[in-house]
Amino acid sequence: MLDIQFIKKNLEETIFRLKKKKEDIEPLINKVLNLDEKRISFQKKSNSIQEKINENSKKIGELFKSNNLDEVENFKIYGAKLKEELKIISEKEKKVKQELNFYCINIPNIPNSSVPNGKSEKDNLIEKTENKSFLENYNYLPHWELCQKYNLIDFKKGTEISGSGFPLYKDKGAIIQRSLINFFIDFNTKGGYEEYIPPLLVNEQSALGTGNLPDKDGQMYHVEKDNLYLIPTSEVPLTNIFRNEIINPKKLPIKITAYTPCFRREAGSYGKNVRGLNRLHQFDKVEIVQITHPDESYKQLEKMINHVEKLLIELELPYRLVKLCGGDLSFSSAITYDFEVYSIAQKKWLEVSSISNFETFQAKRCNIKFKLNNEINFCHTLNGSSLALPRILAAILENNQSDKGIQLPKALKKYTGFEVIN
RNA sequence: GGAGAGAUGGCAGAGUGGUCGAAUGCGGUGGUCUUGAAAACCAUUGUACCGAAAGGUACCGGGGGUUCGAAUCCCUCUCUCUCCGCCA
Repeated sequence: MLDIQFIKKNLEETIFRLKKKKEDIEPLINKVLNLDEKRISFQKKSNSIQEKINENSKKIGELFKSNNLDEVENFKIYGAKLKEELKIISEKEKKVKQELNFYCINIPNIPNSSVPNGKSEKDNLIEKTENKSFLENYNYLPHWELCQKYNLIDFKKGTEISGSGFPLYKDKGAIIQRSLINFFIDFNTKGGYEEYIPPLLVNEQSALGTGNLPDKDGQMYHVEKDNLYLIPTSEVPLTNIFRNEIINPKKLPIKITAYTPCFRREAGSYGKNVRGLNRLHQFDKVEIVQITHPDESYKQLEKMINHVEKLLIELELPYRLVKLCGGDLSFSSAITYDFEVYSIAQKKWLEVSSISNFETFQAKRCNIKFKLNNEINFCHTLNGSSLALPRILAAILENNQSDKGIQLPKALKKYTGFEVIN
């Protein structure tokens, strides 16, 4: 959520930068400013009426004490009149506030000034590429074939049990999955992130807080009977841990991590993009989240990027770092960097991590603040995948295959107990 | 799922119709004392909105109602606790 004070003070700048993300933003902003003016004028009116009512009631109390019952009646009549007035005004005020809130929660976050212009992922900036060499004439199999060949994942059974996009991991496939989770979590906790196991279903308030609602309504699984949402990422419960808190600045930055399954409806996806592990309705992810002082957030963002990069290096995967352009940025994000790994059989870069600074956007929606010298300000929130499992697994399988089987990265051996799949 | 009890400031806990944004204790912050610390003592200590400021308004789980006036009475929702039932 953007605050209106800020928009008013920096109107041109706000519109200019928001246009990077959403070109037709101006009518929405104007609507909000307009409603806010109305809100203020109604509030002033209702406040002054309320003041009169309070005074009047006090007088009646005094009159009762001095037993001046005749006069009481007059004041009562006056009070009733005021109350009528107040009722009309405060009803209008309430309506305006509701409308204002509706429009406010639909304004996306302002992109950081360094975010490149652009409409889609084609316009993203490739910041860095770490390639690896592969055999020229080797027939690399895609991971879905490898999964079948080595009995790692049964996609068909998963479809029978639930539907497409719900893989059934088994045998070494299941062990590798569990190993990757532990490897990631251990790496994160060694990096100073405290581990959590959060709820997998969240209420509406939580989804609203991180900005998944109203924007991503329809992408989340919604349990209507209980009005709960299956988390699309652990970012939602993790960030909401601090909802409505005024944090002691000594505790900042707060660094936390969690493994959770993630659930996404992925409505409208089809074709080769959803083949195998590329896009799933249920997948595993380890997430890192930070709550920081506003002055620290960009420094911490750098650290998070380095942290995730080290994981990819340990996994010996070819990767690149991409800075998202305005048009590709998510609703809540001010700046986002993606890590992608190369998958040799598909000849594609696959997104495996998305690291974002939300600045105060989520903090305002969640009401996460800190208090320093009697001044209260909003924190910054950040998060990143470290890492999303399925595409990592796909790349590991595809890139390390040979006639002798699949050679796993050394870093995993301690977790799996084996280093070759054959 | 059934029966009952409850929800007050960071925490604990008073307050049952007016002067209550709310006693008291603990905690926090600042100070006095001390070489330093502890103890003791003194002061201070909620949030949001409007306003240049003075100040005003709202908030005692959420929403609604009664009343000139509600933390206090009524309705309703949510949550918590206790007992019973069911259950990994």
